[in-house]
Amino acid sequence: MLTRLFNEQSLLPDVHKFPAWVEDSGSEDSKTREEEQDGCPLGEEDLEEDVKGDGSRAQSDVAGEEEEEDDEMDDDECGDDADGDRPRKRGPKKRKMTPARVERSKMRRMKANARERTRMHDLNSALDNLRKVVPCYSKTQKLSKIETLRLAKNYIWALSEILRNGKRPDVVSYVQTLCKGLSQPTTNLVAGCLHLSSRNFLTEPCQDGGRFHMANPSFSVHGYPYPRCQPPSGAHGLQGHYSYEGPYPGGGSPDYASPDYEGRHSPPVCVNGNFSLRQQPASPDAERGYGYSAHYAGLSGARSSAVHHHLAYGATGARGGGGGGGGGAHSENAPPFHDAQLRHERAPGYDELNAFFHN
DNA sequence: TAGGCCATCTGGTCCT
DNA sequence: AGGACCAGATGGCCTA
Repeated sequence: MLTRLFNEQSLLPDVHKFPAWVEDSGSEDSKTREEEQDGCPLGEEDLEEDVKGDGSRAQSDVAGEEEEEDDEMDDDECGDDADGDRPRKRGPKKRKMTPARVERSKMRRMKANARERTRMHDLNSALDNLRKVVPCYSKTQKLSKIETLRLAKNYIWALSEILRNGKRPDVVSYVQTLCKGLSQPTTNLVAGCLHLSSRNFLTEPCQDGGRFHMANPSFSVHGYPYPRCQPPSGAHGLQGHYSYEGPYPGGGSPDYASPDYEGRHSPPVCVNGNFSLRQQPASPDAERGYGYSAHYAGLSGARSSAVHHHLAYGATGARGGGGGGGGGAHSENAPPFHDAQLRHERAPGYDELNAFFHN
């Protein structure tokens, strides 16, 4: 049924082949049209309308009855509807589309387009900022928009649960929470970031009353996995052991006080037994790939196996802090989401969470 | 090559 | 009237 509907829709006229100011889609849509779609178009746009538009409009124009604009328009709006008993449309009379009006209409449309572009760019900038504060940020393998939102939602939920329960969940349940509803590729990505095979939490029915058992008893959870890492190459594979005993970037580590630490974009729940707090640019490629403040020295290539787990909250970049948003290769046009914000204007619960992981 | 993702254009609607 | 927001349509790019 739906397929049929879609198929039928695909047969509809391609309204986008014509600029907005020359098109007049079906009669149903015309009820609130602005004056540029009035019933007495002039100039070349009229020809376009005739070419594309509904038959009644074309007939009306061809008949050369444009001057009786209002009456004609009302009739036209009825389209093929044969009943002429419909009450006339009220409201301001529609005016002719003089060339000047057409020009104005074009300008309005262009301005609206520009605004819409800006709006979408801002939205994308916000999404980029969101990507940086959810687990598994990778500049080279960006999460899609929808996956970013899903992961963010899961992440918020997971953190809320931590705060609510006041105890540290196991890694697998954390990952399971993070990956709820995510696509398989994103799940693999998250798993890779956590050095955890997606199989461990996707295929094992380890849920028990809302809690998850450790899928792998060899986990050593001394911290909490907050990944800010590039998924290791072959991330889908499960590496031998999982020791989440890494330092907690949220505080305490002397490295964070060092000038090299440029701040992070991510929340503090970061654990990884292997990562380094100091920036360790592993290769020029990696440098290129992460050309802004908080990033991973992790590698994108297969050669990264030895170092791909290393987190680097280092200062690459010259864009200290400000790079949150538009650092390096990024061309975000919105004001950057400053690291300072993340460091000093932490979300509610940050300190509790921080203290929690340091107890 | 199909499908996913994305940017852009566009018209409609609501609000100020 | 104009701007913000939204959703549909479309075409380009990328990847499996």
